[in-house]
Amino acid sequence: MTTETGPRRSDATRAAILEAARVRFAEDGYERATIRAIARDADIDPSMVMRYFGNKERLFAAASEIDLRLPSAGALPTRHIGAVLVGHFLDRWEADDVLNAVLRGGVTHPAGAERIHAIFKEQIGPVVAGVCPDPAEAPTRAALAASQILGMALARYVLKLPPAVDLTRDEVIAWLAPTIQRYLTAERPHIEGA
Amino acid sequence: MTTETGPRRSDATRAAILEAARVRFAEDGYERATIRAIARDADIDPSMVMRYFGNKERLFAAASEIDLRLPSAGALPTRHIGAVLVGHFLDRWEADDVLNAVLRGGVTHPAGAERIHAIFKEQIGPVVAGVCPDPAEAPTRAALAASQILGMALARYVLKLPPAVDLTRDEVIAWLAPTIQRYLTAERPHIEGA
DNA sequence: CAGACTTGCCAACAAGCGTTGACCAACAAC
DNA sequence: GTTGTTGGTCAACGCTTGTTGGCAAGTCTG
Repeated sequence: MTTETGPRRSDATRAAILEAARVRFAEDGYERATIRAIARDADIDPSMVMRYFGNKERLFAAASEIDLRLPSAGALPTRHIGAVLVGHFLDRWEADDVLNAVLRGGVTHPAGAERIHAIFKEQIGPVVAGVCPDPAEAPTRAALAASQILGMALARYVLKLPPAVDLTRDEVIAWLAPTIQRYLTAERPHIEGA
Repeated sequence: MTTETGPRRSDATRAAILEAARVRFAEDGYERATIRAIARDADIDPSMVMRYFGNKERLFAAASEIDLRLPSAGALPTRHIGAVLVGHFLDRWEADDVLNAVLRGGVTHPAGAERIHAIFKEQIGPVVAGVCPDPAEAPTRAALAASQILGMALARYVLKLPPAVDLTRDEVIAWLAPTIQRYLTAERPHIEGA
């Protein structure tokens, strides 16, 4: 017997809190995104946030939950995986505030860094393992690709460096795709002094 | 007549505060790096921090002051500028905590982002303008290079993604150098839909 | 209608923050 | 040796934070 729970009256409030939390975490980071500010944005009392989410850390965990919806490794055109991935992440980053909340939270709070580790391992790892030549190199190659994608997100959405902000979607793809493609599929470079 | 000011007795304290501040800002970001914690690390009273630096924001400004000491554009082997730059930044990042303090502060506090904008414009811009084919493209190309270098720093020193941490200096250079080289000196890629 | 549960607001708490000003000891100048 | 300046401590301020518990409506169930 499943615990049959119909939609409650409070679901709207819950959602409003989550949405406000995402915006605040994305824009201000963990510490400056105060529960009081989030509650004000959601037009409710701060104590409601506590009732629904227990404490601030659990609120962040809920607000930064995300499924990257990466295409499965099999369904990918390996030759153009770089362009596909860059485009996919750009879209996800601009669709809502979750990725931004995760990124800023990851730099601001230890729990946020943990969350990024988990996403990296559980969602990015497998996809990369499916496309790169030697599975043993997958974590390294995934980290390289992540460094470029996170770096562009940092410059564009967090630091807002003007030239990075001004790039169009197609320009970002055209520049970054070959980089990601190489990190994931090219043969290992010659390492100086190895 | 120059204001002749000999070395004061307080210079040691000043330096201790600055050093402690850099460590804390680098490890905890702007908000969590409290003046009290910094003072405790420097083994002095919190009020001394105020006396010497006025307030927290000015302390951060002083602690995150940095000269990247980038080689001037002329003195660079254009063919290998990618490798030189990556190596240079890796060294600077690991030599002390300033760059880490700047990076984490930039994500944590508006004043930090401003500081990064300034460094980008005043120190990175000119060097890139000296090596890239069309000066008009310099800001864009500089932003692309910055995205990769900042991204690697983020993954390696802030988020501490294991595979990024485990890379040796030479491995990072071997992987990233071609990317930076291309961003700075290769001809513009074909932009889809332009 | 009576009672139980849900949704919400209000007021308050303890703790931690940046910041201030009064006070003390050592040193320098005359 | 007194006097002013410098380097430093101490205790407190006003404020904000996360968090808690009590209380008033509203809503469902019988």
